[in-house]
Amino acid sequence: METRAPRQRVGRAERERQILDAAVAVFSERGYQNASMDAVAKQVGVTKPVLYSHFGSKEGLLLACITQTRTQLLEVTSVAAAAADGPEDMLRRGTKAFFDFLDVQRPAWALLCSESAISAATCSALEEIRRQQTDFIAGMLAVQVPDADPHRLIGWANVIVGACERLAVWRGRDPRLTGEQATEYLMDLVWTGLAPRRP
Amino acid sequence: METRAPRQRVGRAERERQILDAAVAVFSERGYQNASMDAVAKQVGVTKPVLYSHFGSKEGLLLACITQTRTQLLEVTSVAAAAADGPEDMLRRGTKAFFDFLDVQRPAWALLCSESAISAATCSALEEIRRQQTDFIAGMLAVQVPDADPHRLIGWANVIVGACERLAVWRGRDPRLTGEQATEYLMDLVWTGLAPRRP
DNA sequence: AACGGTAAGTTACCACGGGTAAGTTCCCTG
DNA sequence: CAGGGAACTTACCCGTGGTAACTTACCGTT
Repeated sequence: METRAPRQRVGRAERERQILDAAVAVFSERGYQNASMDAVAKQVGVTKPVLYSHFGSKEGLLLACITQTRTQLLEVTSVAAAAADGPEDMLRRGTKAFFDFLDVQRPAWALLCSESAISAATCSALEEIRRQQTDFIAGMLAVQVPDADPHRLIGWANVIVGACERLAVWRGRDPRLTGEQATEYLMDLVWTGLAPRRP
Repeated sequence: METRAPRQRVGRAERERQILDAAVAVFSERGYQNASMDAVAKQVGVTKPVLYSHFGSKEGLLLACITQTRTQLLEVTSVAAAAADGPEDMLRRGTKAFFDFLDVQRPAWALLCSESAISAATCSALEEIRRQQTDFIAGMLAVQVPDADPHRLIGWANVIVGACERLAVWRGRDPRLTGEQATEYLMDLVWTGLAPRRP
């Protein structure tokens, strides 16, 4: 009754990272729906129940991928904005950082934008990313237009987040469009539109 | 060997409409993933293979729902824009019509925005909707800013489409936000931002 | 150094739902 | 009154998410 020994025993935290990496790769390549848990497990060099002991369900694994990406996105954009030397530069650098992030984390982004609106829970997780960025941007705008209605600031922030998302998708289809150019198109409308409001 | 007779025999076109209606209802209520084909079939009063003979697959049925909604959306927005008495009014009426459409076709919209990015094919179908609206808007902008770079016009149109989408989702969470107000927030940035470009 | 206890993994299985093959009933036409 | 085809049904297959029960390696304790 010889059972093949486990290939490699490994600490919990490290396994979790391995699984997350494999999941992003497999999900983004084949698409979440077409990717089986067995495929992810195989990529790690492990069997299915291991995944379930760590993430509970296929959707749980997807959620973990999304959450990780969300954290990275906020990190990257806020660092970039912090390095700015003025309000216009802040908006510009933040936007640019967003587009750069997509280049670096392309599979993770593909997963987010194309394949993960699978259930109420995952939709909420995606919305959480947008809400996070919206709040962040609204905060920036509040500094520039201090006497504006807060509700209106959120509205503008939503405009910007939506615009960025769409420009990003467009850029995915047409790689000739650089991040700089996309940023410029956004600034054309948004920054110019904001001009009469600034004190 | 008595087999229960078919409940009701009906022409192909009519069945197709019945199935589409049922699919929008069932998919949007339970969510596409959780909705079984049997559930849709039951709603129509029919068995599963009937659905497959009409739409080929579950995804095919979803695609048909999306396509139908897309057609309706272009119809509604272009009719509204055609009734305008000037460029600003055109942008405003088109935007407003979009938000009104969401109110009328709420289940269809819920299906689009929350539950259908399921595969490459359905994602393409959703993108097709956005491309359609983007082209439409770029055409409008071209009239207003005749000497602008066409590529830039598409960029601006993407900004607008993305902004509308996000504002719509925000409005879904906060029903106090009226369609008029959402439109106004968009106009704040976009129309004002366009001002220095107009001849 | 032997020894339990626990964390890490495995095998083997279930159930549900998408999809299909084959058979049945009804209607319409010649 | 055939008989042919369109509309439907029954009964089934099978892939995949998810789980229960068992095994094995590691580690601190006496």
